[in-house]
Order: sequence, then structure tokens, then C-alpha cells
Amino acid sequence: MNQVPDVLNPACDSRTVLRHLTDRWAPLIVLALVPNALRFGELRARIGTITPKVLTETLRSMERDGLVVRTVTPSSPPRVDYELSELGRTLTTPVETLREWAESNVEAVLANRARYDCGHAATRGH
Amino acid sequence: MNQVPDVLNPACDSRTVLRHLTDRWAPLIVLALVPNALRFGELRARIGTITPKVLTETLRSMERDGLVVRTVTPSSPPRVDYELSELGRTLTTPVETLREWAESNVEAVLANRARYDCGHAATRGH
DNA sequence: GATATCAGATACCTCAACGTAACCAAGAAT
DNA sequence: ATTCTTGGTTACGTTGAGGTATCTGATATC
Repeated sequence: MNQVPDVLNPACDSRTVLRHLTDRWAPLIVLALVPNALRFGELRARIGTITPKVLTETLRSMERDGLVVRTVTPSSPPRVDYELSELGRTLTTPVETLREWAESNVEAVLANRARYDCGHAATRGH
Repeated sequence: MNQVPDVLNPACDSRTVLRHLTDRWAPLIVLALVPNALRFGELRARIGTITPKVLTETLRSMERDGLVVRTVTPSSPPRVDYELSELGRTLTTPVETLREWAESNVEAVLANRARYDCGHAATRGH
């Protein structure tokens, strides 16, 4: 048992949790579900480029971790709703914080990349 | 030009920025560099399981984005220090927030997983 | 009877990320 | 003269995340 979880400790489970949080689609799914629950197809449309297979996989993984609740309404065609669990809702702040950073600093990062690529292209006479 | 950056818009560059922030090792590198600058070897030891190749790659990428500053002291053996840039330091709060969530909720997530695996194992008579 | 809807399942393939192992230069220590 | 050190580079191999394409079941609509 780890007394104090520490992501900088390679053996600590919190590291795998952090890694899960930073899965490619997980933050976007959280963001999409913050306002309200969404059906599978709505979620897919909201995110835009995710394939059904990967969306299913990611949602299952998040359901397993207890971040997302999956509710099936057995009708035809079937209806499946996804919503953040109580635990999942506590992710709102961390993920929103990350989102805000990304959105506020896109321009700066893009500028840095351009500057870097420019400055290093000259000396790299391959 | 995007007027208002939005990570939920697949075409928006902020999405690639977010994805970069959630690279496997990037958050750990940020966390390791928050207290103070570190040499290559120190950083490697601090993170524990990263290989030199991947550490180099990730640091270059972060340097390109302007998150990290690389300082070479031409001596022998060489000395190279890495530190967060001004922009990189603004990542402290977002990343620390994520870290705290992960460390505070490891146990809950682990419990959820166990519960899920238990409940679904019975019906999965492969 | 044909087609559409919804939420996937399934088989297959691709590729980029990640890892392994070996090597390097330059000086300092033994 | 050989070995150690630091901060990498290079070539190569592996893996797993993600993508593509096709199919299903149950009803409802045309």
C-alpha cells in the first residue's frame, strides 16, 4: 500500500490514473458531458472526428473507472445515454483548467513553434 | 483564423495544443521542473522509467512549443539544464490540479475498476 | 419487401509512439 | 592506456492505440 500517492513515483497507481485522464479522447468527452448527458450519437457529433469504435472503447474505460454512467433505454432503435458520475463531475475543474490554458495559449505556442522551426532550419543543412 | 479557440472544434489548433499537453511524459516533466531546473540526468532519475531517447524527444517538443528552456554549458562531461519558461510556468496550476485529482482519487478509481470487473466477469462467459 | 435508425460489434490494418541496445566525443580520473 | 562520466544520437524492433469497413438486431416507416 502506498501511504502517500505520488505521480512522480513510477510504482504509484496514481500515475496510471493520470495517464488515463490524459487519454486522447477522455478530456474531450468530459468537456462534452459537463453541460448535460448525451446520447452516443450526440457525443460522437459533438467531438467530431472520433470513430464509433474508439468512442465505445473510451466510454467503457471511463465507465469502468467510475467516471461515466451509461444508461440503456431498451427501445428500438435503442437509446443509450452517457453522463458524468459524481466522481466524474469532480473532474470538471481540472479538465476545464487545462482547456482554458490550451485555448488561451494557442497563439503563443504556435508562434513559438514557428520561431523554433525557423531558427533551427538554417543550421540543419542535412 | 479562429476567432474564439474551442477544443471541441476539431479544426481548432487548441485541440493539438491540448493533445500535446497530455502527451505521456509532458505532465510529469512539468511537475518535475516546477521546484527548480534540472539536468538531463536528474530529470531522468526524477521520472524514473523514461528512456533517454524519449526524454530527449519530449524535451525538444516542449522546447519547440516554448514551454521549456534548454541551457548548455559546454564543459566535459557536458552539462545541460532544463527549466520551465515563463509560459511553461503558467502550466503549473493546470498540471498540479490534474495531479491532485489523480492522487486524491486513486483509491476510488481502483475500487470502481474492481467492482466493474467483478460485476461483468460473470456475464462474460467466453 | 426495402430501407432507415441507433448503438454498437467484429475483423482487420496502419502507424506513430515507445522501448532496446549500441555507440559517440571530450576530458578527468585511475 | 584504459576507464568513467554526461548527454545525447542512431538504427532497429515492438506494441498498442487508433482507424476502416462491414455487419447486426429490432422496430418503424415507405
